[in-house]
Amino acid sequence: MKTKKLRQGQIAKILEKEFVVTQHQLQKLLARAGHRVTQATLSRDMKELGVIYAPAPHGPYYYKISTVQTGPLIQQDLQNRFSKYVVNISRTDNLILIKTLPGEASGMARLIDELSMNGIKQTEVKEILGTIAGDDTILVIMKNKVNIPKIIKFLKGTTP
Amino acid sequence: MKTKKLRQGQIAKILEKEFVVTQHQLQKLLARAGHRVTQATLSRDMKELGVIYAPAPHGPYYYKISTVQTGPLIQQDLQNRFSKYVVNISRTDNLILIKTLPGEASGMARLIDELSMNGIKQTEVKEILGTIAGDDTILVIMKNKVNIPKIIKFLKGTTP
DNA sequence: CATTATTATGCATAAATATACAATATTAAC
DNA sequence: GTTAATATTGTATATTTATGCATAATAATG
Repeated sequence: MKTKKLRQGQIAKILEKEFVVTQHQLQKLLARAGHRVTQATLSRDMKELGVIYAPAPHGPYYYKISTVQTGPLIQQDLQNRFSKYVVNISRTDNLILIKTLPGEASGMARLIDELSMNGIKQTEVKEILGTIAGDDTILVIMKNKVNIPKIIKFLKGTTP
Repeated sequence: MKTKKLRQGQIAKILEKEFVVTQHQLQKLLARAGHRVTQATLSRDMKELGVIYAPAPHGPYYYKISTVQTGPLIQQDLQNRFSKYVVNISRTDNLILIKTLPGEASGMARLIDELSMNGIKQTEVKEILGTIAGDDTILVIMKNKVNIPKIIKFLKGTTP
């Protein structure tokens, strides 16, 4: 059903430009673009599109296309890269040293950070204090050394 | 009035751990932590805290502490850094070359990108195609050269 | 202190969003 | 094609969130 995809694309486009505060407002804007649907449909579209509802500083909540991936997708991406780009993993005390192919380290580190900050229900990654990355090396600093094996398994995707 | 600050701190802490889907749920969790308030108060707190309401992939919407700054704050930050760290600005055609103090370039470039992607109602930054940064140089690529002076003014904060 | 100004909160309710269910449309299988 | 299975949407409504107004709590001022 292509109308749906088209409409959702249009919604994304609108939300990039306009300051949309309610689904009713969006409904009107959409109608102007030729898509005539009810609020109920928009409610469903929003969820599917991953649209977030965020407060403008000192302003009202408004709808906004999310640029940040949410938890599960990042995790998938990260584990995918692990299998492709990681050359070696070593550890001492509460540190994990991950050797990657050239240029991959900082991108992967960012994903790890993102996950540790935004990961929901992932107790593993909450144990990560932070990461530092060079060009082909990631240093992961843990809050506590006991959880290191669990984390390594998790990052590798052994525990899906 | 400290109870409010305390409560909001507690809210932030709860949202980091728990998957909170409604304000009622939060109300209960909060009560368990000793803060007894109505849903109305929570609604206000959420906005003040900048909590966003985001859909979990294939799951329901849930409340989530925002890690990404929203528009106006970024802009302020960026203009602040401009005044402190920018050494020189030059341009040719549709390119702007910004020379900064060592190490500042990539951070500032990220802010510019963030703004150009998430900026609401800021037509100026929408004209930015992208940025590339080294250690002390930012290259800003514009969609169109006619808007360059406007952008430069904007970044400098001359147009607040 | 007492008094005034400011901020925070609850109550009641308005406004907005999500959803169960029924009706339609779309796609797949034959 | 026809029929069965799946997906999309609207209607009506339940659920949830936001807010106007009144009150209480806190802070500022003399």
